[in-house]
Amino acid sequence: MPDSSFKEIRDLTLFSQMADENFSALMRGAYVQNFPAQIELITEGDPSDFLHVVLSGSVDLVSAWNGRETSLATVRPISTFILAATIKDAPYLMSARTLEKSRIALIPSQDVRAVFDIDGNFARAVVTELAQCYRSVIKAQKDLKLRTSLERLANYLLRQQRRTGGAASFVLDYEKRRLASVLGMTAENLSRAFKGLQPYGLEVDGTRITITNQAEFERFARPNPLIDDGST
Amino acid sequence: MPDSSFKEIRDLTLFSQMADENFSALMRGAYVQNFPAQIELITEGDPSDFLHVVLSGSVDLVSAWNGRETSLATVRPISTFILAATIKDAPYLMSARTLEKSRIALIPSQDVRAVFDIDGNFARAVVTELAQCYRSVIKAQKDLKLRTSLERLANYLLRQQRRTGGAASFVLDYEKRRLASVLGMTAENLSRAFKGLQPYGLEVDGTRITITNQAEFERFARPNPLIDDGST
DNA sequence: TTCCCCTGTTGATAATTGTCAAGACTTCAA
DNA sequence: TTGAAGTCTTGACAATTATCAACAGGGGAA
Repeated sequence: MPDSSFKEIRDLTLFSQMADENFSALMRGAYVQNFPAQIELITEGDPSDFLHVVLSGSVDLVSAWNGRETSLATVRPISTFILAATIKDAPYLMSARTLEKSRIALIPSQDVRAVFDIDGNFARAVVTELAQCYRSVIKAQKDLKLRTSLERLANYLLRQQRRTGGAASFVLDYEKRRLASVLGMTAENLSRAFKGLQPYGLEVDGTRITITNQAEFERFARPNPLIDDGST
Repeated sequence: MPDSSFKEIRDLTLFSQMADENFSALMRGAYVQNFPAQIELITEGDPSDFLHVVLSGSVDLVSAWNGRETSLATVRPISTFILAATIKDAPYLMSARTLEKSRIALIPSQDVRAVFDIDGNFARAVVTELAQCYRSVIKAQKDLKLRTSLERLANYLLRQQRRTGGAASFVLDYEKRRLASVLGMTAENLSRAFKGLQPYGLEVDGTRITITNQAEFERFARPNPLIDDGST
């Protein structure tokens, strides 16, 4: 594995506190690979052989049932995915698919579990990461169960606005079709939802979004830190 | 704290592998309390002062937004709840309310975090527990996003059937109004959903459920281990 | 350029789900 | 027993969301 990737991974909070020798042990069996867009990296139901780290590009986590498919999360650099499956040595619950050309590090799951058993710092870092993931999914669950699709879209836009710096005008980082899937609605419905938000101070031009009336828009969306704050 | 409660907690996988002295340290600040039904034990948004352990009775985890409320999980003995908030020292994402008269142990969160930092076995047990919780929520998310309310109910009934031993006839352990909330639908809709499942081999008499045509019912429900299996 | 493919949009319609109001049926206590 | 409060069910209706079909517009490739 090239040194640069090594360092990027080492700097992740998940790996930054562990002993040097244990990190080396992890990296010994790991390798980095470049994947083109639209490649299925893992398939739900398969045994979890590797912990994945997205170094560049982006990866969509999706699940399918009975002919339907939904997008559950998008992983962007630099972060890991399917940590829980790796730790539990259980099958993947989601499939992972590159959205664009991506550089991915693969760390053998059995090495992760072995180091996890002997390195307390690593174990604690894993806990922090998992607790974070758990709380994120709980928030997503609340978003889905407590809000209509219009409200979900409005709050998503406010979150995206904050992520991109807070300006009134910003750009979506999703293809609309995938955004619809993330928000739990159809593409057609998303298109109508964008229109439905215009009376509350929203302008849409392709992927460029402008909130023309922030106060009015927030009055409709009613963002809530216990659902919409990414950090806690 | 009475010895019996002490032992019940010690036997939880979360606490069973930790050092005696650390467990004692945890228990020193802990106490057990009896609560009547319908008492709000914690409120979402509050700081997480205690890790809770349900020793008897049952507790509903709910969340509210904009005048709506939804039930996210039910905790039954013997298990803990709001572990993630305790570990992260972050606000509760859900409120907890007793469903019936319940005996609850409260362990100060700061003690949990302190022991977590010095006891590797405990840290690893926490990881296992959190990974389990995380995967459960992911499954719930898939259930919600990929299935209609009729399908969710059908698969819930199959899960409940398995939990209660697998007989064709079994009893619901939820009040129907709460079941509706858990399944993400209204009580009225649940009532109609029960009727809608009758053509597929279901009989309902109050809280007693009978699956009269298991094959046909499963053909409709299409249960999937990656959504419906509780263990993995 | 022209064609093709893809994304996104729109309209018409259907299916699903929620809301409101009313009534049936328990349960429990006076 | 009676009444009161609760859950559950039902019907009528409205809102939300999905489905299907069609079409506009924007790249790319030949």
